Amino acid sequence: MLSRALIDSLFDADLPTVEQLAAQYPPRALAPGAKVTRFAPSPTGFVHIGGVYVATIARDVAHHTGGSYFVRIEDTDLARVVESSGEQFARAFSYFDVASDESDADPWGPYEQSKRARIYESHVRQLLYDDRAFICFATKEELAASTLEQQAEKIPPGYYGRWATWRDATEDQVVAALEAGKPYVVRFRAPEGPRGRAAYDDLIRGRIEQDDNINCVVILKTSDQPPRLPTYHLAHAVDDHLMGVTTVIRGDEWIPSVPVHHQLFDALGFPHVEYAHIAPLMKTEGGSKRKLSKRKDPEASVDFFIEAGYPADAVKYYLRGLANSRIAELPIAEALVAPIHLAECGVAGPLVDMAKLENISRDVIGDLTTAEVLDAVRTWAAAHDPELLAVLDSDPDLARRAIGVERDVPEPRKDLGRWSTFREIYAFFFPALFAPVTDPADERFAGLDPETVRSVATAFADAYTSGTDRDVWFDQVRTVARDHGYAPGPAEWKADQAAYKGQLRPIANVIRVALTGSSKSPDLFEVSNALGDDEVLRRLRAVGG
RNA sequence: GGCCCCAUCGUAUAGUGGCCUAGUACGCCGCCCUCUCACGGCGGUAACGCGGGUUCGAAUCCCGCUGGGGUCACCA
Repeated sequence: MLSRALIDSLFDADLPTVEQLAAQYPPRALAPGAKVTRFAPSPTGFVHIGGVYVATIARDVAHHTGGSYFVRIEDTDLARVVESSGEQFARAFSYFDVASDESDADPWGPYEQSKRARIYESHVRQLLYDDRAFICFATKEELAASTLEQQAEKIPPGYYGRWATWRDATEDQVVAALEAGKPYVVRFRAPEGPRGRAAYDDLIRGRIEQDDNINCVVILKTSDQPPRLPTYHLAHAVDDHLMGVTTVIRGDEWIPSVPVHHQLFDALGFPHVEYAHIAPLMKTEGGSKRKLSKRKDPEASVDFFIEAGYPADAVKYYLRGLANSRIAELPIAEALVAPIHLAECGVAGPLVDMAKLENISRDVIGDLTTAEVLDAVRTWAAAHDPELLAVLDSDPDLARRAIGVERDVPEPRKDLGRWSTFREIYAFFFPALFAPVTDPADERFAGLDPETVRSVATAFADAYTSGTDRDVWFDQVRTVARDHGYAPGPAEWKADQAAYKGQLRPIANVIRVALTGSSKSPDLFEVSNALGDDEVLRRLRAVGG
């Protein structure tokens, strides 16, 4: 056991004591059953969609129990911190509605771990006083050699037993190493003796039993470059206790660390927190499943969803449904506010199903009004397609008419699943984005002879009148068809095929292609009304001459 | 390798010993509607990983196997 003087020489003299800190962070006044949860991302790049998934669950649990939810940035690995993360985080949190309830103005802050360095140091010092931690000068090479030996002996790798070389070092040995200027870390003193078993009750999985921890994990990183920051294990215990977290909701990769965390809480004199370990979002690769990876999978990034323009509600609905399948059966408005119950969370990692998301997204967009869609498209385009925004804003009335086609009706057209597809689906409405079809031999006319194509377009244009009735409008197409020897409708065609040169279909297709540039389009009557007479005629004449 | 978690249609799941000849949603296929494509309606395809138990009875409970995932860092 090291002397108090030696321990004190390692820390700032005016470091607060753990008692002072405890007084500074009083317990929260919580109603019975209220849970305090947090989302603790690492700012090492983009936010992972799995992070948003866990955050959604954490926030919901806090809110529906009348507690509080906060975001704490885990930036203890300075080398890996990506500067732009802050901005990206803010965007993602607000888009997906998982922004923190709390801020540095609240008494439990600060909410960035790099700003809490002294808090951790104070607790490390206390652990050293209590002989629940020790100074370790082992080098990377020595550690690697131990691991090799352990592998050869087929026993668990780690810093324990006879490999815990600094665990029982004398004060003289420590002083000598210190004077030699060797860098050190602080390690937790894990229980010795025969390895026991540890158990706890997970809020999602129930009782989990495993081997207890015997590894003297590092709790404070190397002394060779300030600031001295803690590892996750120590930061978790100190922060979640001091910040009043009741329920830690995190990825299930943490399950094997629970015994260490319990030992740390105990050594620190903190009551345990509840744990809920969430199964990770997966994807398939070559027939097998794996965790969605930040590095390999573009769709792991929340920016992927934002750039593709999936409405936030669609993503939230999908994620909530993944968390609690009961919620997936609910209409969206209810699903967005239905409480997520931890006990109902799945235990196996779900595959993210983009087809399902797309379908949800179509429904969500289908329920939007014309004004809402225009607003959302403009917002998306402002960030991701400035040219589209300019086109929309150059003729707002046209934009409204175009978006309004087959919308604001009981069974709206659901052809829009994400804002990034707006351009290809709606481009033909906008003269700036549309190249009129001029060649009557164009392949889009599906083989109809050019003379007939030209004649149909001209005849239709010559007699064209817009109107307010769909059937009256379409009768103009039937008339042109009949005049050209084609059936005016499927019924006539079926009744007497010999009387006609062909069906109505290719004739209608001439008008459709002329107006929209495609043989697939929304209702032609509505399209022509949105376009306006001048534009309709301009497009017909382009083909008809 | 040690330890942990998991296992129902292609996907997400319902199912907590009889209501299961296994339900729902997405996908896929077909039909209807129809000027095209969608939408919508109707119908269909398709699953309890394997082997042992327990029980009158098992998708449901137990054991083993197999398979998948995770973890054993001064990353979180």
